[in-house]
Amino acid sequence: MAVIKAREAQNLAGARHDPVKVAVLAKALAHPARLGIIKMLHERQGCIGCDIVDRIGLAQSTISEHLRILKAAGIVTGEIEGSRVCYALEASALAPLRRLLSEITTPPPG
Amino acid sequence: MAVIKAREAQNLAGARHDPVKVAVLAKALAHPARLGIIKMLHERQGCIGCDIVDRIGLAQSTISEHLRILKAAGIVTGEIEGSRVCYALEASALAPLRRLLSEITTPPPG
DNA sequence: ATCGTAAATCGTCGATCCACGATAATGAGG
DNA sequence: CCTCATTATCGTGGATCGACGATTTACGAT
Repeated sequence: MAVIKAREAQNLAGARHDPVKVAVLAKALAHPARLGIIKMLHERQGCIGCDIVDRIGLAQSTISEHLRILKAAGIVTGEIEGSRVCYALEASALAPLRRLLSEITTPPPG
Repeated sequence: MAVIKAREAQNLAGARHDPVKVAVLAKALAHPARLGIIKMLHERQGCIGCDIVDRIGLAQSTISEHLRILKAAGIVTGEIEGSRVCYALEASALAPLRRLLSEITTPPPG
């Protein structure tokens, strides 16, 4: 009774996968430009902002906004390097979404 | 010249992962209510619409709209059963998103 | 035919998104 | 100091989203 498995503890904690958190992650991926940024950050694993602007082909302010969304979701980090910022992918942030996907791919636990 | 490998054909077709398709899938997941529907369809693997309305607690028209979005993304199917519709999860539709996620989790290819 | 239930669609409202240009803010370098 | 380059923020316009109630459509049952 006192012994609770980690899985169950997570259930009791409220949400096995917090739907809001997963939704935020999914929404961050829900735009082609942001997927392009992610892909770019995956290839070269650190990236100056203005290079992203050049590559994606949207206005600087638009890219900045997309980067803000990705950073807010934790998917991208930005480290200041002098007057520029080096953006990098934080793939581990996607774990909740990945967990959800593998769960609903797996047959139901009954 | 005439012989094209599947991988290359995919590349030529537009994108290794079509960003628009992945974005559509991600957007379909980008709402807590839709995640709730998906979770419900995963547990019981076939589900009448009005049960979903009861469970999620939004208006019938709202649930209908969420179901429409999920169906449009191919994540959910709806089979007519008399005057009701049995909704089911089509987990395989999420493959492109799952591919993207496993790719950007993996270290870059080079 | 009539009633009741289930589902989809319509119209509307406010909120959010997406893109842009313009304008700060910050730092490097002359 | 001033200038240039890089990034963030502001303001705006148009599109889309999310929720709802009302209505419509379709089917089963009485």
